[in-house]
Amino acid sequence: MQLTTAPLSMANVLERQPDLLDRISVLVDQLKGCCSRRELQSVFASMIKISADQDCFSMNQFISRCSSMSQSDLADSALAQIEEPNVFVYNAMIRGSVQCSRPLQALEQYRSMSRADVRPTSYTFSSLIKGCGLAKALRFGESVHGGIWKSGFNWHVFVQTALIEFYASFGGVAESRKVWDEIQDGGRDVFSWTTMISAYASAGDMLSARRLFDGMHERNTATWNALIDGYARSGDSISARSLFECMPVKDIISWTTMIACYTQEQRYQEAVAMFKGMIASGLIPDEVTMSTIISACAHLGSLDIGREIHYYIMQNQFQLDVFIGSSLIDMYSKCGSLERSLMVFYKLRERNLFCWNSLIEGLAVHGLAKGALLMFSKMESEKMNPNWITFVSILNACTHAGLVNEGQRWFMRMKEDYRITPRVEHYGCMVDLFSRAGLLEDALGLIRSMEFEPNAFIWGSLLGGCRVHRNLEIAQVCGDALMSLEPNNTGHHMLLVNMYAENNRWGEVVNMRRTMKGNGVEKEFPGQSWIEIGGETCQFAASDGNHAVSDQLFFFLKKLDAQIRLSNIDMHSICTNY
DNA sequence: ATAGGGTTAG
Repeated sequence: MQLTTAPLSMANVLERQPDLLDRISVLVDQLKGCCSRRELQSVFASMIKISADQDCFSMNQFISRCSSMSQSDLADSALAQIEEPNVFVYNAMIRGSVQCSRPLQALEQYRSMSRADVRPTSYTFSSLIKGCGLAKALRFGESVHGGIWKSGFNWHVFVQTALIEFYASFGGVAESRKVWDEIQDGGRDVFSWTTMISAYASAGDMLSARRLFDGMHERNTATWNALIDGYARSGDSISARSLFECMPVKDIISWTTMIACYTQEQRYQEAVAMFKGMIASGLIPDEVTMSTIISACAHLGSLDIGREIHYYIMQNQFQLDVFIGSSLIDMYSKCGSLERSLMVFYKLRERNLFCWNSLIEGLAVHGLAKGALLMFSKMESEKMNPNWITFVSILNACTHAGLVNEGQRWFMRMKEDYRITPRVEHYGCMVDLFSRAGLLEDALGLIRSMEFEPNAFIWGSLLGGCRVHRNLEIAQVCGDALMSLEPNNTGHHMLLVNMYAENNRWGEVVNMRRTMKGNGVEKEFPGQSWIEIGGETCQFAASDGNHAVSDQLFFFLKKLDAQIRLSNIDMHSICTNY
């Protein structure tokens, strides 16, 4: 039996509800003030009550609001409800899916739009092309470009701008430039200029990017930021900085770009200085800024600065998203506080691969191999697929715990079960694993079996193993390789010299010292490092007895050691109880 | 009623 009534046409509804348009505008206003899923659902219920769920204007507004609040499933159910969605509804859906990082869904919606014979507009194509870029759908995007030509929207600057970005994301700047050249005179606005500059920057062609930038008559902050980011990514922090200094108005993106620039160049102190400068200038950082600066703190290993930043995050009510979450997990474990690292992990509402990898790496470097492996299996049971970085940590965990067989098994499983081709990093882990366990022949055999050239890390691992397990023969092989790979690395050479000395091979000792002198390599202050106490950075070195802080440091290390020993026990129970 | 610029794990 058919229970549903025939669809009410808007004309019918208007007849029965003369004040419908007023009611709709009230609901649309309410929609703009919605801050939660519940509020959205309640407005939707009201819309159904007055039959506005068949009004495309209302539904367009509703869908757009849902998408901007990342509630794409509500948008989906709204679309399903509409008997005859018009082009505005489809446009809102496609744009929303792209906004919510569901590009494949956008392509699907475009297909059903075509099936329903709804003709696309320039709005449709600009969103759809963006979706093709996100979905890495080059062929589909190209065919859409064909359709764009046929329908004449290739003269629309919004569509052209989307196409410039689309081709650039596949490395085809030449194609991007072709589209840009086609933009009619007077049609080029600051958006398309900026997009073309970004296209050149992402291709590493900073000369062309700069030429465009210099030829612009009207620039805005985004244009400056795009160029700064281009220099930053190409490793030219000098140009990035000088542009940053002379730009007329700096916003949070300008500052964040500079912080990321210094972080990438491993100049973490300067990154922190930039962050402080940003705060001092009165700007309020957002989640993106915070995850960048946390990463810089992680590499600094400074728990004091790190906790200061975390306190700042909690005080200013930043969302604990996957970016901030994974960088905090990493920061705490690198700064020595696995407890805090785990606490952040448990607090996260959503966890992506970065979060899991940060945690597993943290457990691995703290020597908690069982914890790392346990978390790996938890990760799998939550249907999160590991990648090659996960396996670097897993193999490292095995190495630190001396689990040779376990490590070999995981190396095999990685290749066979997970179809991950081993990288030089994985071989490095395995060589390290064998070397530390004294299986020096196996390590050498593995190096010889590799299809690519072993790097200095790999030879260095084996050399370290040779030193511990007293194998001068293989040590010499490593030494030769390292001499040509890193002739200026004193550490490696001194290790070999010491081994010769231990074996009373004084002739070789003299020879090596002579070669090192000839290379201009002098032995530096041994075992230099630095630590931060009370916000101050103290440099120190091995056997640095005269240093003002050495007593304090020694005491601190003793305390730290005791704490680590104690917390190791807790860690295992925390992991097992997860 | 659209669109451009910055983010995390090794």
